[in-house]
Amino acid sequence: MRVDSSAPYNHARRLLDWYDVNARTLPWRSPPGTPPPDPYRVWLSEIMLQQTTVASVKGYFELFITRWPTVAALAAAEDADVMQAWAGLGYYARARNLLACARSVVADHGGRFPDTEAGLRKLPGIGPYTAAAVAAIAFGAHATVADGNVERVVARLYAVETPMPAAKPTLHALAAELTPTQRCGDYAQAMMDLGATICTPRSPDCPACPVAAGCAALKLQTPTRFPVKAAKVARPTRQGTIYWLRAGDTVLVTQRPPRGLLGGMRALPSDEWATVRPALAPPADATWQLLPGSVRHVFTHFELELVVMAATLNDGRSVALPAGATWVALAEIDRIGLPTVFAKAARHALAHLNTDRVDEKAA
DNA sequence: GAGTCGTGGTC
DNA sequence: TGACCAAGACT
Repeated sequence: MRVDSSAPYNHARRLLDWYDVNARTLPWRSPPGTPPPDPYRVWLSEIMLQQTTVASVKGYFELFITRWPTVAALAAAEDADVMQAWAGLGYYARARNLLACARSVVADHGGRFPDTEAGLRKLPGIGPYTAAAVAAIAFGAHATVADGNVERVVARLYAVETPMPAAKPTLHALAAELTPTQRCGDYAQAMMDLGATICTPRSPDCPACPVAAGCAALKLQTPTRFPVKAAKVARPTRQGTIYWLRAGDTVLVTQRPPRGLLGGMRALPSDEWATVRPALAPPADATWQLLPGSVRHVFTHFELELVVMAATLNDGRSVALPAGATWVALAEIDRIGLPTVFAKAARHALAHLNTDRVDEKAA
């Protein structure tokens, strides 16, 4: 094996030797030194892994691969089926882009993924990181992968004092210098495994690190100080109302607008979520009851406090429904792909409206 | 460049 | 318990 011997302490060689022994076994991965996996599997896993933990992704990856074994099968899937299968994984724009990308690969590229960074970068949902990762891991291209793990490892190796995210261009340039010309896919995965298992954010295991001898942050005895982070901003609280409308054994379920927060997902009827609670009309003329307590949910950039109003209709067919709204059997409410915030609201409503079922759910 | 976009786990 | 964090992309 030939690697860049000019890098500090033969960085790439040490890292690849470590990876040969310590690589994690993952459903979308082939063992070190073996032929790369199907590009479809690499791409699917990389999309799912964006800002999402390995533990969360595993089940979804197996489910998707079993249900849609090829990019052509996924491209032919119904939008609603894919969105429902993605429910709970978060960042739902990824699911929309996943379908758009699969259909573009089939329609514009003969069913095969482009094998270069530039070609992959043009596809929906594939940014700089994912393009480099698929190019390197699936096609062995000489691409530099720079995700959060790599940024942390490099920031520590060089003790970069510039705060994030301003340091990103510097860190990516340093990462490119370290990248070897051989075994690029294994190297990319080795850097991410190192960041995920050794060079972790809070308690790095420096004695076990294969490149500790070349680490400036360790030499300074302050590895966790890097990467330096900018001052954080407070997260505002927004408020809203969920409308739990029963008719017989069914409840009214709506659909979110195609873009934006929770875009395209199934939902419960709700008003706008603003910093001041708005006074909007409920979705039906009925006797509404404010349920005691509230539901709290934290998003990336705001915290949401929901109250739930409940009403029961004698005949759901007598109501003019909003566009996209449907009646869903209560027994099905947990299986229709509700984002977690709405699943919480549904549990809240059920807990206050039916004491018997509270005991069943607790059992 | 700064905001937007989910969720579950950890300490 | 709350803040932080996880294989980013898009606008």
